[in-house]
Amino acid sequence: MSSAAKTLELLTYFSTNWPEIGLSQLCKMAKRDKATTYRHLQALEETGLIEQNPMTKRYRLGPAILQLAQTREATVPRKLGVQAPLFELANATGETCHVTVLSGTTVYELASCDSPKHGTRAIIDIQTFPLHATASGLCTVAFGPETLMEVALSNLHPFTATTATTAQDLSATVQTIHNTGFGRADRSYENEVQGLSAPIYDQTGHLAGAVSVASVAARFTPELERVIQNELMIAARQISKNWGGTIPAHIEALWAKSLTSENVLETAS
Amino acid sequence: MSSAAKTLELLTYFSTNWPEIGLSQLCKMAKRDKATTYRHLQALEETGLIEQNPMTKRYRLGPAILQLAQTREATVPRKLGVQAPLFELANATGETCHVTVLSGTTVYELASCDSPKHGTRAIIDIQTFPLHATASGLCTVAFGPETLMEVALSNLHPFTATTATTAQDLSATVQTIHNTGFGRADRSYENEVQGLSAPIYDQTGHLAGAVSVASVAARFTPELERVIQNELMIAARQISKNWGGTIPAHIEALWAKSLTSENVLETAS
DNA sequence: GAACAATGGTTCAATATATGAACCGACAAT
DNA sequence: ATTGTCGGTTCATATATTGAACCATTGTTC
Repeated sequence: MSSAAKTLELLTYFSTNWPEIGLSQLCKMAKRDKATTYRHLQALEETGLIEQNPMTKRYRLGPAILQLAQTREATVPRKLGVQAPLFELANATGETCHVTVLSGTTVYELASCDSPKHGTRAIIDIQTFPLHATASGLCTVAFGPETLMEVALSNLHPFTATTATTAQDLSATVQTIHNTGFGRADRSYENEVQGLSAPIYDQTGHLAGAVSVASVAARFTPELERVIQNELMIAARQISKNWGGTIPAHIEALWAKSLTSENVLETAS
Repeated sequence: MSSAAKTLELLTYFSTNWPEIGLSQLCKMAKRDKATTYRHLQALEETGLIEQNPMTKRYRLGPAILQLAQTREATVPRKLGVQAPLFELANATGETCHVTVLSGTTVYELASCDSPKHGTRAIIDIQTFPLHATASGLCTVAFGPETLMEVALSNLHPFTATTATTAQDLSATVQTIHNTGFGRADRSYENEVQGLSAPIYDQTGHLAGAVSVASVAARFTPELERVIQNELMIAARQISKNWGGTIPAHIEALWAKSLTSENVLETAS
């Protein structure tokens, strides 16, 4: 391991849970010598990647990070961070996949990817997703800003027989999503389409969008659902990472619970 | 220079103007050996601080940057408290405004805001501000830690005819700032730019940064200067408040004196 | 208030690691 | 076919990294 790599590795110990780390503490975490770690920290400090809190003498991430982030954001448009995971998702599930972004109170399509696996595909060709009827929309309502619920309620257009058309229906649907961590639309937008989605987070720590799989309802089975959920988790994590965020712990917990409870059901049957 | 420092230094070559850099190109810029630079880039890539564009084979800033930035902003919310006052400042003065932060002995740009008022604008595209030549830098030297003066003296690069290039010059310039409470750079960094700045404080009670207005020298008048000083005071107070600090009484006193003495001059004339 | 155990920071001999000239294969232009 | 790039690799040389021991402060314990 090169000296540079060791130095850079130190950065990974800083997190929102542990934003400031003292020299000795960091030595323990990285299992390195104090002198070595100290010199590494100095190199990082020279570049402004970390700085020392003058009060506590502990180290924290520095201002240069923000400049680099600005450049990164300008350099790499968000779309680019979505392509690869979306492609993977489409291949792994054999279904059509989407990534949507939330802007204001509207859910826009950002990117989509078809899988060549099946002859029949769910083809969704819209630019904005109805909040109350699509998996992406519902997922966004469930985990996005509070105000979205009102907006959703203001337009409960009945696309299909199962579209939520009352405040109670919508509330119940969103509640389920809150409990499972996955957005879900059971033929509620198009009759033959079963949607599943997972939230995406960015560097602000707020919900930034959703990644979703639109499955042809006729071939939707519990097994496929489990596969899709699994792949959605992977995709959501990866896209969130590419966007500079992470899946919040409470969502991860929901997912873990969803999966284990399903495993229990499966082994029980 | 340590290997780690050399590695980290590579990051500074990436900017919005030059977001992707090839290996050979980067070697020329950094004046280093190709093999060395290549290994350094690999170390950076392992950590995700840079990534290689698979199409062009060139390197660009990586996704890990965004996550670090998220943590940094969560740890030390600086950008958050800056946007609104900076926008106000740009609108009120009609000039390009900056906020810089001091980390160690370096003055970093944190945010900038252009005013659409004039066709000509002062465009400053640097990541670190020279201590001896810019209003922000001088203001930071004047009100920051003592040691900054030595650092400033160690690099008196003559940007323009009016740049302070001797210890006496610099000392006199800083003395003026000590007396007025405003950083000032009369075309000392760029020929057509007149800079004014005010110090910012955080919860530690020490100087944390500076807010500055870069005015096009051709339209700089005593009236505009008074307007800018007034708006700078407002912005500096607000940003300091947002950062958990307050402008120290002695600075406020200087400002009060500056303004009244100018008023006296004005009424006398 | 003396002893103790943390902390951040420094030194210097031993040695593990970084270095760069030369080289390779691929590609583009002349 | 030649030449000049490019990104990437090799290996002997030597330079920069390492860590045990040390120091100075600070805060805690008895």
